[in-house]
Amino acid sequence: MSERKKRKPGETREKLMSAPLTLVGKGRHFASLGIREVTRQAGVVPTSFYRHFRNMDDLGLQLVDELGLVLRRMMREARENVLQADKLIDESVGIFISHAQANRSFFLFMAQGLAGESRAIQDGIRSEMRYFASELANDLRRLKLVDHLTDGDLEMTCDLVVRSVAFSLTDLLGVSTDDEYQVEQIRKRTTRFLQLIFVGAEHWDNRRP
Amino acid sequence: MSERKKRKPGETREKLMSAPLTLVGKGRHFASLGIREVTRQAGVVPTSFYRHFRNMDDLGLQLVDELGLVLRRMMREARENVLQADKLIDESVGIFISHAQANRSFFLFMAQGLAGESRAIQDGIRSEMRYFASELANDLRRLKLVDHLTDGDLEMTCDLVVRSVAFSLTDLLGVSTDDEYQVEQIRKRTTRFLQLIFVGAEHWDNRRP
DNA sequence: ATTAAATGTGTACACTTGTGCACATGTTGT
DNA sequence: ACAACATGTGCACAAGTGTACACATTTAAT
Repeated sequence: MSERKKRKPGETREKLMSAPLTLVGKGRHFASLGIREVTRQAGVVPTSFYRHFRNMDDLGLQLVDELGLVLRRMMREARENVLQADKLIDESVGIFISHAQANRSFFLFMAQGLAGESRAIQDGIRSEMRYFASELANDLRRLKLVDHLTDGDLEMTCDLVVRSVAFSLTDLLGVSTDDEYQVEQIRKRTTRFLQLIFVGAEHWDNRRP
Repeated sequence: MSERKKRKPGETREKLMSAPLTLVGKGRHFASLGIREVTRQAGVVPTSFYRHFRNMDDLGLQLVDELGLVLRRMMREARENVLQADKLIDESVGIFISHAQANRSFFLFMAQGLAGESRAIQDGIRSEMRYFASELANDLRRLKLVDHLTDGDLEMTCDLVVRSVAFSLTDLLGVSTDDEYQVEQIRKRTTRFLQLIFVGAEHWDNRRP
């Protein structure tokens, strides 16, 4: 009687993970999604959901983990492509923008989760951002670009950088991917933000006698 | 038969406006609120909702307008209290934090709306932030604190300032109001962010030959 | 090959949801 | 005072929701 479709092991799980991303990509908010809606989008019967997740928050948390992977890929690519120090900002912003566009739904989920309804997801994303910032600090140290800053001040600077970029992200996600003019505007503005911050960092220790 | 409670004119409307704020303050996300839930919280029958709003987005938009008032009050207080230029940042951050705590739900709504589900609300909040940034630019000009910056560069700087503060907001809303230690940490960090940005602004024109 | 666990399906049920309609009650303008 | 309007109430209904249960099928372990 039951016509069970053949699936690879873990396939349903994958579908259930990407279904919310698809819906978020279509303009929905993660907090407003229900189990039924997600399973419908995944082409799976509602009860299947409970085989893999306890509730929507649980699914969200696992999405945050995947988000971590996406961010790490982005960092790696940035490290490989930044050859001269003077192009560092331009290159990095470019890479960031292309990743944000390639993984639009993922970053939408991230932006939503930052002020989302589940505290656990919020903390997860925040923690990913902190990790990102501290990796950035390591890289800058390694490249000998910021000798004159305290560890604490360097962390602080990188934190500000990451936050600024994250905010630009929400600008970027608001415009259509192929609206090249707008995207270019955002790219320029983000670049200038970072330049401003780094100019501040260069002259920072003057202020702390 | 119908036992209509006596209300002041506009009272139901007020209740319907503050009900979502109350719920948001309790940890819910605006995008996940329904008409019935809101009317229940407001102590009003569901159909009453339609006498004042077309749907939840409509209500949200009107909340954004009120948010504008809150922000303006905050700006005014900041203008009145910032006496010496060297205390400008400290004072402003302090005022910002106390307002954020006094209107917690409002600012939660704002943080949620930035990546919310209604594009109109998103744009509304974004527009409030731009206005705030440009007012800040005016003030800085008037106080003769930034003679050496282009209008465009000053706007950019203020934009970055507002964004950084807005991001700190989400930190602040994540901790309990009476966790004085955490609040103090956030205050210090935000202050340092702004100091860093302004140091950058001071030395900015060096970069643009 | 047999068993146990993991995974998928279908049905069921008690609730909640948005919203249309008719009516009651208040408020305002003439 | 009366009419026109604004606002609040109760009821109804179809649709959607989360989740429990029993059962079927696949996969893994013995």
